[in-house]
Amino acid sequence: MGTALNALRLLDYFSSSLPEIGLSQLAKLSGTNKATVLRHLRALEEFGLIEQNPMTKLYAIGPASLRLAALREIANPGLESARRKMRTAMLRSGESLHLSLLERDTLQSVMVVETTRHSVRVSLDPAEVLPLNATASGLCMLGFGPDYLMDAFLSAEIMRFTETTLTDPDRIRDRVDLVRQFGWSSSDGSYEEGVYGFAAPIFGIDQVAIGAISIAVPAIRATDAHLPLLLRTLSTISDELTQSFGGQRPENFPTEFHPFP
Amino acid sequence: MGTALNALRLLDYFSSSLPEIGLSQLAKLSGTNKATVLRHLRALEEFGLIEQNPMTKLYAIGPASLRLAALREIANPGLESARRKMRTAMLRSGESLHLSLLERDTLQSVMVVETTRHSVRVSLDPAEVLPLNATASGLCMLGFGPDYLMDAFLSAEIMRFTETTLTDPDRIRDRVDLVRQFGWSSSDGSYEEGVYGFAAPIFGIDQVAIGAISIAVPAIRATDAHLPLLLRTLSTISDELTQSFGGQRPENFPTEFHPFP
DNA sequence: AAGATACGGTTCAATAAATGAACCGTGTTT
DNA sequence: AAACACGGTTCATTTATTGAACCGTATCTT
Repeated sequence: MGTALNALRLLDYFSSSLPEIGLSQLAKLSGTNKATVLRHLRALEEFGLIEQNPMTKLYAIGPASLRLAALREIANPGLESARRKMRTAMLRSGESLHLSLLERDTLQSVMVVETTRHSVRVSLDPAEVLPLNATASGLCMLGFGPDYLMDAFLSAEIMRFTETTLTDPDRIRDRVDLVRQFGWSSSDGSYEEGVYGFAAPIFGIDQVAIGAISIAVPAIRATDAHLPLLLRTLSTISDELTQSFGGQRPENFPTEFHPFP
Repeated sequence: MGTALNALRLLDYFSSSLPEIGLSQLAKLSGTNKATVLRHLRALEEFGLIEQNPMTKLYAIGPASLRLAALREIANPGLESARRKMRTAMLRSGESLHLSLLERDTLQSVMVVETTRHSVRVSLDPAEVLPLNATASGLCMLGFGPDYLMDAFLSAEIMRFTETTLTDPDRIRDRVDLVRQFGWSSSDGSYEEGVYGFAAPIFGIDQVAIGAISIAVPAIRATDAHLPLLLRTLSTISDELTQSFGGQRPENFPTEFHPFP
């Protein structure tokens, strides 16, 4: 049931670390017969969502993605303006910004604005799935996203990335409670060593978070002295983005962010 | 044959002028049964390529397009750098720039950089299919694109948009010969009244054009005095973009552009 | 150099999924 | 109040999808 969906799901195996995939490899990854995979790829290719490098025979995401993204920008403007807002926030805070949006039950990274102020910076991957337990943005979504998200997350396998990754469901819940209370979340190298993150939610029209905006800071600059500026920046841009996406903050959401006690 | 493709084709009915479509309307547009359309939409929605506005029940392009576009940018960088190059070309020429890429046998508009210099400007649609006979970019593709393109184009219905649209196959062929000779093409309000276009090809690795870069000028500024600057800009950026997309110009391609006699 | 392996792609009978006419309930227009 | 159009559902009929086995070729191993 759902041939079209099965075909589309093939696209999910392409990632920033694996941007090009061969036929057999994709068949293996997806656990589907080669013939089927080939048929799906051909369909996707005809539409332009996949293209095959004629030299290497490898498949990659095709140009139709660009057209669709441009089209979405028309129906749902805000992403281009989000980039501008992120840039001013980057200039203000001096750090890299990172926008992620919730798709079903996964948090997808969609836009990165890297800092131009420091040579030691966090260089983020512009298109990946963010683990909800290990990133500041993820914790934010667990706290302010749709209710089903926490259950969906806990029912799947919880991944560990570094020493400090939160994997215990109870500790995750405690942490998320804290996030709900303060309005922002943080991560201390729990996804990648040496990368500290600070995130705040972006709300939709129903006051449920549709995504998160985060500031990524290398460990050297994750100091108490730097924090107030980061939090001010975060508070401002999360509010701006919420408005720009046509959403609204819940009434009890903190108007300014304070450091954790 | 090709359920997945049939589902994907539904996406083609979304356009900048019709960014949101209802179920029945889409069934009518696509000439398919409502039940089938609904099933396809559900599949696309589950993947995130479609999203439904819960209030209006209308369907629109979903957020997965953004993720795929970001992914493509990784496998096939150049588009973000293209935007920068287009911006400098915009500042240099003072006019709006427009990048289009060939997908199968249609020319898709993928990026627009509007001028910030003039208040009378051409405001282009960032996501549409460009007619090959009526736009400068289209004529360029006919001249320098894959061989099959001209035949494919002439075997379909030739559309007329304005008084000056070329519709006679012989006249189109003559015009394309001229384009091949000079390396650039132009359009004189043949797509939209009052909009003049100048375009040059972007070549792929096999010296066949994969797209075109065009400058759009309102009739007031389409003067002989302005033309040399436009052509210089066009020559430069088409060369830059060809390189940036990893392609190369044919040996006999003119190194600089001259006005038509 | 020979054998083994892995690759992209094809074939075709078995099978499972897609399809569309008719239908339902609801809200809007005439 | 009658007619209409909308989004969505049902279910028997039909049609396309599926996967095991296979082919030819390129690459790696012994």
